[in-house]
Amino acid sequence: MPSEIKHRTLAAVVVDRLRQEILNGALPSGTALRQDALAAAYGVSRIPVREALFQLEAEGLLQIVPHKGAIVTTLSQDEVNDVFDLRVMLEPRLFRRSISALTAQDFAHLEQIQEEFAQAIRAKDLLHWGTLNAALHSALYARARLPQTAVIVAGLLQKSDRYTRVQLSSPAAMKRALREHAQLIDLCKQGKADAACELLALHIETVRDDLLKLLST
Amino acid sequence: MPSEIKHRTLAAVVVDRLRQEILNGALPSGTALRQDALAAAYGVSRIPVREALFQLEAEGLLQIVPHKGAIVTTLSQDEVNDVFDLRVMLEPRLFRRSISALTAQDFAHLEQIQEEFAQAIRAKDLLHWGTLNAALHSALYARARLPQTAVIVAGLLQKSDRYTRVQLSSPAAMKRALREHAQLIDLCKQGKADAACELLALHIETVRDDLLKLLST
DNA sequence: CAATTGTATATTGTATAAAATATTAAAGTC
DNA sequence: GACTTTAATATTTTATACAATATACAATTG
Repeated sequence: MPSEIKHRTLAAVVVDRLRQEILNGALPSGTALRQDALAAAYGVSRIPVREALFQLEAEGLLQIVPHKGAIVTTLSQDEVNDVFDLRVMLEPRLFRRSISALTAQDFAHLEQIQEEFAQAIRAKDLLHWGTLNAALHSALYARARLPQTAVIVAGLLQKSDRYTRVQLSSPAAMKRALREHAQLIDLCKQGKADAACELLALHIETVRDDLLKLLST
Repeated sequence: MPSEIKHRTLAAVVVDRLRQEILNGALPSGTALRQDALAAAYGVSRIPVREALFQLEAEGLLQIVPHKGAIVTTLSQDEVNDVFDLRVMLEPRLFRRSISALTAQDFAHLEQIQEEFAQAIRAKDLLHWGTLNAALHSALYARARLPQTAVIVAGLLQKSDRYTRVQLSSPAAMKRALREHAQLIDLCKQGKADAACELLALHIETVRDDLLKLLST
């Protein structure tokens, strides 16, 4: 098969680049985005920029006020709590429906993500930590066949990523996550669904507690 | 106070009108939307139409394929199940956090919606049933202070609306919903949070079962 | 001097037109 | 006759240009 030719639209490219910059923290909360500046920066006209802004607003990363402009949304502590509570409720549900249907190929994919995860830790590459974390969680739920829940959880993972990337980047936390992910995969392979779901809930709560500890200080 | 002057943008107007037509069933699942046709129909250029399409895609009402076009999404039975399961999980959580903080003003608002609800039934106005239903549920959760959950549930209510409006419009079901809503409000006023949440879960499951019964035949 | 109104500037919103891409149908080749 | 290739058409995507709106600040009025 020939290598996948990416013939994406400019608006989609701008969406990805802008999202990356927001998640990175390159565009911190509260930043005002001006359309012509973005257009000049990306070398496109304002039309694809506008369409990108609308999509990112729907993702919750921006707030657009008509005739005023777009600003990067701010993150409140209440929202952190809410996001993680939702994850604790929804992710085990996805996981349980997915576990029994995971294939050898799925496990290979999971191992591959784990490998990248370990490399990122060794290289102290904080930037990709959240992306890999979200990818691994999503891969665990790949066979759940709950499309609505999957979309919602993907959004929650992205939001979590944004919180953790800003506040939490300790190597200890990353290593613990790596270890717990490995345990989750092992329990999957052994078919121990109950134990796996329980550990998953605990895993999410652990990250939340770390984060809240940092936010409160 | 002077009457609120709505100075909304054309894109926002198109979003509302298109959403209305999709929820109504005027644009049934699978319909292909062409930009110039929509622009002509609404008397605007294609730019605000495009921006509206992007927003509606984010709401899950459309699927946009680059360079091909937008089509109204189709509703699978799996998705119905998923949406209602999510509602059963999330709405009681919102409700519980909201109940104790509901004000007299909130109750007045609820009664007003109930009144409109009853009028819609008498007038056999099926078109507004779903909107009123969503409005009443949202009003029950007005004081929950869980912003992320609130956004998600609002989306789920809209999706439910879309399913029920197409399939389910029996006067009997509408009257039962009216009665159960009244019971929910009563239990709120009496401060019986546990009983209210239990009834809410049952209420949602009842609607789901009615819907699934119709879909399976 | 305080408050308000008017004007200039910057920014967003929309229309029109040009470029890129996909679809369709016809023509040619094996 | 079945399959590619190629031109014609339709539709989407993007750029440019114009209109509408908001913001900042000066001018005016009481």
